Amino acid sequence: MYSIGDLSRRTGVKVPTIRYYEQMGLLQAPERTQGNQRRYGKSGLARLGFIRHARDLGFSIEAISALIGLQDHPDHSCEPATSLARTQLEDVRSRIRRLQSLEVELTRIAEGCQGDGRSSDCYVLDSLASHEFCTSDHKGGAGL
Amino acid sequence: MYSIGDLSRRTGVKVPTIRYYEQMGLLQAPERTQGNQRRYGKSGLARLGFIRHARDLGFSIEAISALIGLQDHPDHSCEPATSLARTQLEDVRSRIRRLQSLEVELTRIAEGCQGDGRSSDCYVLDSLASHEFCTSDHKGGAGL
DNA sequence: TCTACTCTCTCTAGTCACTAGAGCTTCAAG
DNA sequence: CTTGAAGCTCTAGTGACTAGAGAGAGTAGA
Repeated sequence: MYSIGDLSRRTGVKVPTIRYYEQMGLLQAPERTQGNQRRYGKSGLARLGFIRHARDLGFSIEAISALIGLQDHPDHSCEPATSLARTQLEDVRSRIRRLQSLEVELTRIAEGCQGDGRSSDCYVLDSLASHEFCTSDHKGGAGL
Repeated sequence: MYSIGDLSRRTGVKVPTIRYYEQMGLLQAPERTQGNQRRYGKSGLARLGFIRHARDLGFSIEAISALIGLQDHPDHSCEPATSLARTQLEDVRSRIRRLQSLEVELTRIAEGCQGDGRSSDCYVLDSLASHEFCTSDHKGGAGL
């Protein structure tokens, strides 16, 4: 039996975050001691490991909920799981593309000025004030 | 003179977001009509364009505040602006690296299963349940 | 001038995935 | 039996918005 702190040390997930996952329904409410403290078994540890890994891969809590639902009904097709993974992959790829275009512009901006002038003619500030020098289109909000 | 809606259409920033920027101190409170509606001049439009561009580039509200402070004191060195841009660039580059390692793993996961099995032996779910098959280390939370 | 309609106002609350803190109780080692 | 770490619940805060309610203001056409 593991305490919440044991689980935290073994998975690297912080204690309040574990409680939060329970509240969100990702983690089943475990047994309690007489003094009302949580006690987890192997399956709690495994599930938290699953959640941790999926979060590291950028899956949302909602998506993880869906994946857990699939685990709990192993008689169903796993097509939805694969589909979630593909969606996630597409998302990651589009973030990479957007970030790479930001990288290009930021490099141009950061290297344009050596930081030795006055800010009245600073290249960084000028570049931010106008979009016209941008070589690529990086618009669309930086929800990266 | 522009209404808040005019500003919104010209910059692509939503109306409530403009009010939010004002509340956060990024945008000076503009004149008002007798009926208490905001009316902006050219400088308000320009500043909002600056904010928009910087946000697109991933600068935080706090960083933008600092940049605006520099614009308003053009007699100071622009070194801090360059330094902010470099920090931002470093951040973008590290996000790209992390996302690329996620991409590798997600590709492996998404292609491992054709989605035609039962979820009891789904490769996606197995992969998420364990970290042992990962070729790279993508730990550290997906604050991407 | 009246009407109709869109725009704008303030205010509160919700989003996501946590994180921090207060104030209390329980557990385990010595 | 004492002490100190670890646990409990609850509330509120983070960042950068977004949504909605309910009211007032501005404007184009009749």
